[in-house]
Amino acid sequence: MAAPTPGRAAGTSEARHGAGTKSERTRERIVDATARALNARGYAGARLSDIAEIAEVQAPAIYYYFSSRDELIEEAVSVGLARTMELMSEALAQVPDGTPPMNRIRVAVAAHLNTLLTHSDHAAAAIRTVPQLPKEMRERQFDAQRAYLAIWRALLDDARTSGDLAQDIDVRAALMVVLGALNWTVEWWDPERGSLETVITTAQTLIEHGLAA
Amino acid sequence: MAAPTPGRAAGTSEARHGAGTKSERTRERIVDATARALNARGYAGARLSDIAEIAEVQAPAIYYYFSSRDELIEEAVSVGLARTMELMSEALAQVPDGTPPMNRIRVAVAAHLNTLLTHSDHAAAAIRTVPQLPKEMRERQFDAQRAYLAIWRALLDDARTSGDLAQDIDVRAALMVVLGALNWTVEWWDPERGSLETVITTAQTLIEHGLAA
Amino acid sequence: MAAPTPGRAAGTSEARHGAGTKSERTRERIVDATARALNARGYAGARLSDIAEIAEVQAPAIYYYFSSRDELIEEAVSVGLARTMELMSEALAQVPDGTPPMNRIRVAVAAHLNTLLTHSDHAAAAIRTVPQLPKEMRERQFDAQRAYLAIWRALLDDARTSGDLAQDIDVRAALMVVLGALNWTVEWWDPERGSLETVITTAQTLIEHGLAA
Amino acid sequence: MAAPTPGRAAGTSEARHGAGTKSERTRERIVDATARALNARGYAGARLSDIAEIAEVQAPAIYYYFSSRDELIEEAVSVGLARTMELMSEALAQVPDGTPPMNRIRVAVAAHLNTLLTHSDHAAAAIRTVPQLPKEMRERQFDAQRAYLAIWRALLDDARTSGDLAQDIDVRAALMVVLGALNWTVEWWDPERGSLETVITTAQTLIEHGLAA
DNA sequence: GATGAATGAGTTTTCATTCAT
DNA sequence: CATGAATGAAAACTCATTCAT
Repeated sequence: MAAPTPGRAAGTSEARHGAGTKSERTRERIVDATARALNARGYAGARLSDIAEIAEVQAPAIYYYFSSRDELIEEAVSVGLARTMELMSEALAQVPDGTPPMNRIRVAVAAHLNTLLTHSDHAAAAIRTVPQLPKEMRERQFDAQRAYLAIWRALLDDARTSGDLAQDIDVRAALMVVLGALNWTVEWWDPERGSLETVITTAQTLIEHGLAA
Repeated sequence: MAAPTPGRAAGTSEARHGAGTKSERTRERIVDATARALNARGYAGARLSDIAEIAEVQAPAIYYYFSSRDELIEEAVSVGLARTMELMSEALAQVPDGTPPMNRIRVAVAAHLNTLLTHSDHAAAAIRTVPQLPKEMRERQFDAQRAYLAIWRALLDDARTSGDLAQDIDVRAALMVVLGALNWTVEWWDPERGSLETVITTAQTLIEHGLAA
Repeated sequence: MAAPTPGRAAGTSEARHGAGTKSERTRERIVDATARALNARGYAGARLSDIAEIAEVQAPAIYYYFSSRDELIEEAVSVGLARTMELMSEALAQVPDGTPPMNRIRVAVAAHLNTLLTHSDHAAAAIRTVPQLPKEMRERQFDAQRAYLAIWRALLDDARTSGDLAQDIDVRAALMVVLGALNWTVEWWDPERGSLETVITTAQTLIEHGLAA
Repeated sequence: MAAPTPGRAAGTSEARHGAGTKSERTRERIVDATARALNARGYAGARLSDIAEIAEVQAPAIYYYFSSRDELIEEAVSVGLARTMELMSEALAQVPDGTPPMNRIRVAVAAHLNTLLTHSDHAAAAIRTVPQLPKEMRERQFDAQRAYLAIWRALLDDARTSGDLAQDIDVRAALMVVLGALNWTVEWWDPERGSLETVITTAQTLIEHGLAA
């Protein structure tokens, strides 16, 4: 009765590379397809038949792994949030101790944009879809979102403490403005019209100068 | 069969104030309701029955004014883009000649945020919905979008010409980053948790410093 | 949102004869068709497409009147119970005061069989379907059932009081045995193989002699 | 492809006591589970997944023993009819020669109720499900039913011949009324609200007096 | 013997749309 | 102008059944 595949490691690197049993790989294809469909059409527009087609299964096969469309979508979103968090943590973990706050923010900007624009549909799906989700579902993702925001918040708070942040800036508002600048890139960035490098550098420059004292 | 009121002045101030015949007012209620529904549920999720309920009409009544759901949605989006453009033009027209480019950009930031966050659901609906629209429809809104982008582009180009813009910044990318920061406010700004003033000031500061040489 | 047709007189004689607006008549056709389908295939087997076909509408039309299959089925069952009750009450009301209990029981037997076998599919549907209904639905019909049983119970109690009922009989068990004898007729009686008269007379004789002191 | 265990002794005492290989016992669990499911939900409502769950196997395992759902259901029904017949025969066989017809009828009443209410879900399933079966399947069970009816018919005919049966009673109708009274007990008898003894005695009294001259 | 995985054929349900009034 | 009534197309979901292992 319950969904199978107990030990699937959602969001781990291994899972991402198609390891595991055939069943795990099918399940993963379905979740990936869901992220793609959410990106293309949003919460209400992502049809099971679209998802099935992308995942190369028949639509009812989805019900072998998930008990409803909403459960599937929630999983895709939740994996996306987890992956975003994970990649950000990895990126920040590699920054040497003692790195000044503004430099760490530059790293975070690059990590966020990398995740969003190249590493996975999941991250983009999660970020863009969350606002459209039914209330109950959205609330269930709240903690994950808050945890991610907390990382950013800590970065800005450090900058403020060290005096690198302009005094007259409201940290909360600034944070949302910065994340907006980054998140919106999904809507317009086209790899064929400009390099990812350019986007990242531009964003880093704008944000660093924008925040600086 | 065809829509009856060809000469309605979409987006003009008069229409906005509920003037005109009963028919015109009903039509307007429907378009407003559509914008609300698009904001709440996105393109695919905005049902005619939702729209009808918000507009306080029966769903088939919509067909008296529009020949299909898509036509209605396109109108709502198009009104939103027009209104955004209109308010921006008005705001910039009031800026005295000779105002330095960066100050004009501050005015534009305030105008954009005002439109988006308080003046109408239409602007928000337009901006958030466009990326979800079916390709053909989206393309039909292209010119309006481009015209709006051109205004912003001119502001940045002026700043570059006058040397107020940092040399190492890619204007196109910077513009999209800036607009992203502004547009994303719709997703998070809650009038009860922070004043519009704070949002506007924060955005202005960040953007001005971010862009400045 | 709610089901329409506020004033439909469920189960009244007028409604049965197709009076009322077109809408009322369609609604009634659907309920009638549901009773027929329930008789033919039981709760789980009665498909909306069957019902629609019998009612001569398209299946989605059903949703104009009922918000789900279960709601429709519950209405059909509930109408059936109401009609059974109604016809029984009418029959007993016509019995002159002072009629001995056993004679009143004969009248009840005839009324029950008439309702079940000729007057309406609803009564048969209700009686046969109730045991198959999902628990919640069944419980909601409990009161109606109990009220009907109470009528019978009163008849038997009168017989006991007047000394017409055999002393060694358990009233509750006897009642159920009697009703079983009557209800089961639906499963076997074929108008072409024996007259309704015969069934009624046989049942009356058996029951009267069976119960008598 | 075909069912594997041709020579299983359906309905024999040995089979009932779980003798035989593991395979035979699994098969039996499945048939028992089917009877239970048929009782609970009727022909259309008894899902293979329900049956599998009750039998504690996975649904596809059923196909090792039966080639289709219908074949399984038919077997369960047919076992039920056979068991009913068997128990009735045994009961009547034990009645001494020369026992008066009415007494033999009392024995039959007790045997029928015993089978139905305590000895097996199969008998109840068979009796209640037969009317819901698809026509072809029902017809295939016809002979078994007729054979059982014939036993009862003979009992009543004997009573008529010996003059113990009321003259004005139609034997066919009376038989069906009697069986209805008995069969319907399944729908209402609750071991916690009244003893089986009471049901049997009440039924015997009613039926004997009801039929008697 | 039995199961995990999957599918095809249907089922209920939703929704934009039509149309007579 | 507007609505009550209805429908066609497509959506989510269910379920018996298959099949490789």
